[in-house]
Amino acid sequence: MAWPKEKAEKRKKEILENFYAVLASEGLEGASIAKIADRMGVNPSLIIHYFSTKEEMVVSLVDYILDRYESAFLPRLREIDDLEERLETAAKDIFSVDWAGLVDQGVFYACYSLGFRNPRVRESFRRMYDRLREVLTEELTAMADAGIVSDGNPEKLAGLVIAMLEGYDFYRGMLDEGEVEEFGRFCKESVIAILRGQYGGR
Amino acid sequence: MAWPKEKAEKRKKEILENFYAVLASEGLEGASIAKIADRMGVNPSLIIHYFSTKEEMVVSLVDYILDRYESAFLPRLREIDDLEERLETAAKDIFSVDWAGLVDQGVFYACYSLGFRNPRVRESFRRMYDRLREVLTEELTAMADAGIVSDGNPEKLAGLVIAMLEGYDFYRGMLDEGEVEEFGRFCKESVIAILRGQYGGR
Amino acid sequence: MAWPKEKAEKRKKEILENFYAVLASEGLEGASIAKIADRMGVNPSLIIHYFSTKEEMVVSLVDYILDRYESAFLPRLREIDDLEERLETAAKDIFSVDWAGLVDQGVFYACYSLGFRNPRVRESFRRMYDRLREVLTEELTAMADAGIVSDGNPEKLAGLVIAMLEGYDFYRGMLDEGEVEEFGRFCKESVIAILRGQYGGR
Amino acid sequence: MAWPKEKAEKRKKEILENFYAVLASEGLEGASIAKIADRMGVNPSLIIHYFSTKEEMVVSLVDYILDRYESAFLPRLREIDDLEERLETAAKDIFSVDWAGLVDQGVFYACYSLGFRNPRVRESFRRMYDRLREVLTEELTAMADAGIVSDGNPEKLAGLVIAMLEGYDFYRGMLDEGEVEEFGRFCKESVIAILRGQYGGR
DNA sequence: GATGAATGAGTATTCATTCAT
DNA sequence: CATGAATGAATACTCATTCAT
Repeated sequence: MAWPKEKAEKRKKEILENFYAVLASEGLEGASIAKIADRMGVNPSLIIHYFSTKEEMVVSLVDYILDRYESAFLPRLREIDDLEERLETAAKDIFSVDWAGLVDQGVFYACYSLGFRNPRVRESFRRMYDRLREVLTEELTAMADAGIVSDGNPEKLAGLVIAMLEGYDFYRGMLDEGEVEEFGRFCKESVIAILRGQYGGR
Repeated sequence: MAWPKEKAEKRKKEILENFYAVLASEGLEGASIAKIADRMGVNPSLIIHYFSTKEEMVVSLVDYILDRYESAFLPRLREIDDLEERLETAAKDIFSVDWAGLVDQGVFYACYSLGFRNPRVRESFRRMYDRLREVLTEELTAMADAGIVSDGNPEKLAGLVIAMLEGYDFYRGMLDEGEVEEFGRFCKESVIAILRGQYGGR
Repeated sequence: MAWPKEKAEKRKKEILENFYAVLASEGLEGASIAKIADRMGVNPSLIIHYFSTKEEMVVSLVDYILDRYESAFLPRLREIDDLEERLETAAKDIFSVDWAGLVDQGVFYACYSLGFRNPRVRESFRRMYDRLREVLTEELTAMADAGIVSDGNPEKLAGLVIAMLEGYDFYRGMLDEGEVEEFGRFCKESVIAILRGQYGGR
Repeated sequence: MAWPKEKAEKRKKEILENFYAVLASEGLEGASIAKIADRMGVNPSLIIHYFSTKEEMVVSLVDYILDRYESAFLPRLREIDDLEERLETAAKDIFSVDWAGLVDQGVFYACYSLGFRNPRVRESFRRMYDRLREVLTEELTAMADAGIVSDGNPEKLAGLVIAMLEGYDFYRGMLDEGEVEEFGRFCKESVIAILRGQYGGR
């Protein structure tokens, strides 16, 4: 007698993956339970058997996505021992093309926009970004102690990094493919310069 | 008998305004022709009479929104003669709370996310951001000539300003109300520092 | 240009008639918009076009049924000039088999039972029975003035007549077909005896 | 190992009680196995395990209700030795407010209306009313022998009593609360007068 | 005795759209 | 210019029921 809950969890995950795929190709306004079920070769009511409501499913999806987003981000900050090198590498990763590719931008912004009408979704986003900022703050504090970055307000700097990163991610979609890479490099350099306080320390 | 086209244009605008309102409160997935018609106290077929298809209406809405977005932005860049002062003021305006309030964030990101599935919408966004960058580039070139900002690549700097601005706008929504103002100030200062090349000029 | 509202009214009536038929054969729990539409050879959404909600349709149906019920009842009280004869004839009609056949009993009791959960339905029933009692009261007052029936409290007597009539209607369904006629006669005689105060006048 | 059947019977009764409750608040059209299961904090399939079909459960419920109805009625006829007093008391009880409260009126009429489409339900009702009439007939025969009531046809009189009682029960719901008590008294007096043959005996 | 997975038909209602007026 | 009738496909969700465990 194995744990019966495991199977349900697996099914739920399977459903969310298919929901994600439908969402990516049809948007929130086109994603329906029927389409997900179709994609899975399963009866629509089965989906409701697991998430009793579409709203419940959406909220779960957001958490699922933000999990992916976050867990794609965090490891990059820790994997290198040398702090100096870590700063360079992490920044380079963050402002590269592929990293954000982990979550479809259409899906991501659809969910973000949903947060303005759905408090539970909003809360999920807030919590995720709070965690991100917290980790960044710790990191920057350690770097400041090591004299690698400016010892201004690390929390404020963390916020700036996030804003820059999201701004890069956003504006990237408006550029020609050829421009993206260089734009990323420029963003990275600017951020590092700010962190280092090289702009005069004012 | 006056020109009938004028009335039609007015009606169209009226419809778009109501569409925008419905969109803000219900999202793309909840916005329907019927709801717009209801809000206007008008028959749904009237709306189809003007925009023969929902897709047409959506595309028009995006243009309507981007127009507002753009025309809220541009004037701030021009209204002051003294270039030095202009830089400060424009930056302050851009990173203030109220300015982006002109377009509901939920609506804005819903439209942006739509762009990833709808080429016409994407094109509208791209054109708008191209115009923005162009104007910023001109501006920065003039300022560089006047020695106010760094004479690096003004186009690249323009891109960075846009990214920073959108990143600020995005992340703003994740902060506590009390934090926003100071965060905006910090973003502004950072951008100006970068523009001025105060981080070493490299 | 004829009145356009007439057509809608006609359609509504047509829908109610079909609803009634479905209700009679399937009960409240089996009556669905789809079945009505099917019966009419029409699209389900058309029904919602006229009654925007099922609840609305149910309420309308109750009124439609009570109208029939009432208008089958009232004429019988007035059509004869001679009061003495009128009493006899009306009583005979009321306690006969065919009269109540105008409204299917299954439907009638389903609606009545609905009244215990739906205030609007309850109100319709109450108003109908209030009108019935009012008319009966007038009638009995006139007869009392003519010395045909007891001059006790005519309103109370009217209530009793209604209760007797409904009790007959109810219990009729539990009898063998052969018994019904005689049972009706007995009810009629009893009621008349009571009205006449022949039971000792106390 | 005790008798397993006992537990099953208990569960069945528990289910019927919950079904009854759901029925009272949602009507036949709103009562579902899922809702009953929900109310019991139990899996829906458990209910089907006991009553293998919904129809079976409905039929059982009707019997359960009619049992309550009948067993609330019968004792009142027997508990007093003195026949004269028994008549008065029983009649008073029957036409009082509280007695019928044992079975929710909404539920009762819903079931009764169901009888017009479901032969098994109809049969249950008929059998119950046949038993009622039989008992009443016995009673009235005894009373007639004792000279307390008219010695006309006691079976016919029994039918009339039932009709009056159901009519009272039915019409009661259409009266203002304040009127009910007096209306009950009036019904009672009228019935007794008829039974006594005080209206001339004809 | 009881649960949970799964189904497939059915629910009311909404949708965008067409057409006649 | 505007309405109202009508459609047909789609919506999320509920239903009774079966089966395996």
